[in-house]
Amino acid sequence: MIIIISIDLKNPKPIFEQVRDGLKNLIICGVLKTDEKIPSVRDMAQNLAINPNTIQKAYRELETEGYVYQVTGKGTFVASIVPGENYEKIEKLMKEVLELVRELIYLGVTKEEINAALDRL
Amino acid sequence: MIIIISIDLKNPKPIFEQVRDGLKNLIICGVLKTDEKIPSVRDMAQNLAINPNTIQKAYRELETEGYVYQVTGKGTFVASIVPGENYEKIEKLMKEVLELVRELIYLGVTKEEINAALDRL
DNA sequence: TTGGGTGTATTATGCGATGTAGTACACATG
DNA sequence: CATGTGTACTACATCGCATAATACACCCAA
Repeated sequence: MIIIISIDLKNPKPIFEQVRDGLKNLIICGVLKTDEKIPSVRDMAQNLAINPNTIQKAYRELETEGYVYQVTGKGTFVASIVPGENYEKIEKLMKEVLELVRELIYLGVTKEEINAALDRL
Repeated sequence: MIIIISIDLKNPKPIFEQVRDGLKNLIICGVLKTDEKIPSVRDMAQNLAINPNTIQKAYRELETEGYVYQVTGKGTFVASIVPGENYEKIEKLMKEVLELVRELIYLGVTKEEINAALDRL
């Protein structure tokens, strides 16, 4: 299984963050499912033409955030969500959302337009 | 007028971004109003115990984003919003919001809870 | 048992962004 | 003219990012 993630070397966003967030999105959107194996550090590095250490850093952060788990000798797999285990993360994300929404409102966007966009998810 | 912004030197977020976002929030929340003068680069630098160049960088970005305007010899002032002039910025912000909301939903938060939080704004 | 694939760790190096420091210039205002 | 403003530039130190190379421990199938 080859996973394709778009990496933009001109993007000021660090590569390991692009890899991390790219995989996170695939997990969130359901493309990658619980306990599914994702490419090894070396395979992913070769496919993206990136240093293995950089991939390793991305994987490590995903593990710290609870999105994957790594097993020495076997590989890296998608983790399952543990309900009620993410209060801090949820609080942090909610805070970010509210800050962005405040800015949108300042720019003239109405709450109704924002709600409509959310419903379309 | 002295403006207080919390700066955390241990925060990995660059100082100039903390200053930029701190001022942006004050503008968005209405604490600072259109055409109001904000402290000079040197004053702000002295108040926060930060190098003037760093403050200058924050002010410059705020000007680029359209939140303030700078007049040589006079000072820096809060800009007025130009309706219909911010489509790109709105699109970008909306995209970020949707991505965060998708992650919240993945973590088990319901749309209803998110909508409720937005209404409280 | 052995070899290849896995995660993990370490050291070294180059590069760019960040932040500081100092200096200088042009403009506005009293 | 003196002061305060934004602006510009150079120089320097530090840190994070990314690469490169190497090594070790583990799992599993041949």
